Amino acid sequence: MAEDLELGWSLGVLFREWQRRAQAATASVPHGPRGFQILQTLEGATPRQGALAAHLGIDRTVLTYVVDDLVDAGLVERRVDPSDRRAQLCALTDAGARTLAALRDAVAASEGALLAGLPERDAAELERLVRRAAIRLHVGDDRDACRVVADVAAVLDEARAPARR
Amino acid sequence: MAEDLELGWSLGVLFREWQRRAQAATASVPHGPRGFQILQTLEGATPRQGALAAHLGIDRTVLTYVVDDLVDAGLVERRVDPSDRRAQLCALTDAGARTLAALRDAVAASEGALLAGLPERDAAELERLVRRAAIRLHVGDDRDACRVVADVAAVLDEARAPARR
DNA sequence: TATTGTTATACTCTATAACTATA
DNA sequence: TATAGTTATAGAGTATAACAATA
Repeated sequence: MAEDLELGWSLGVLFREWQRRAQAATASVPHGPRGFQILQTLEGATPRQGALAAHLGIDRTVLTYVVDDLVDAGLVERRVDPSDRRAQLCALTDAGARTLAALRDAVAASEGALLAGLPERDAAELERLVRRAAIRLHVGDDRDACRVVADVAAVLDEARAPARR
Repeated sequence: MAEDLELGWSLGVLFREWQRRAQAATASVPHGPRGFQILQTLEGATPRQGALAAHLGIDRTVLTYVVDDLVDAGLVERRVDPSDRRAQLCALTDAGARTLAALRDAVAASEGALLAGLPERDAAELERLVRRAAIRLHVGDDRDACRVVADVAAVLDEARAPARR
């Protein structure tokens, strides 16, 4: 039965196993792996909730309470977008950045163990290819992508601007 | 934000997208992609429900009603295992085999489109590596694997035996 | 006593729809 | 009028526990 070799089956096995291991590594963060992915995403970006939801592949109504819990835990903060007061920008707090730093190694180790059965070169190649395939799919689908990049650029500008203006 | 390049995120994007596309291709089968995967698994094998559940990475209580629906649709049949009358062996019906044959190309095409962004060589390499990683993980975890292989061998033997005995 | 599969139940996760506040 | 986010609610999917039949 293991000779049943379809792509969907393989992706399912890998993804479920990733979730199981990441769960163990990120149990201290609200919503575990998903909460961790949010922290990861917010490092170096301050996206709107809508863009964040699209990036994670989840519904915006789901994201609302996930972010609620991260805010309650003091790891994330919301800021009204000055350019559109309907929108909320999400940002890491200092505690969030510290938590991310503390968990990153453990998560990386669990990801490494996921591919431990493969020769190191193959594991690296798999990671590279999976990443490229995902980015192509995601950028193709996600009309927010450009807006997100613009958001990031705007935030960085803003951070630098006070000294210059 | 697309520069966020972790394995878990990539696997999630690919797996969700696989599900979405496979859903469209297998809408005529009960439980869509999962039902299709069962048909696929039963081609050339007659596993117990427990082994089938382990193979698909789902709970045995969930599998019960998925198989119920496939049986109701006439695609799968259950047979009491002669060697252990507690166990149910699952097998494709003729209609199930025909349905599988009819859908296989559509699913394969949707899988191909999933990786269409990559050069053909890379896509093939990705498929190969993902498959190998999944099999290693799965075989390592799944203590039923050997039993399943034995089951398959037994069934094949049985099919050949009448002429010889 | 342990295991296979089933059933009933409860729980989690996700999506739909309605609402607000902005645009 | 349309969009971002929130809330309430319903729905799908999943897991837990108890059970019957068999080992």
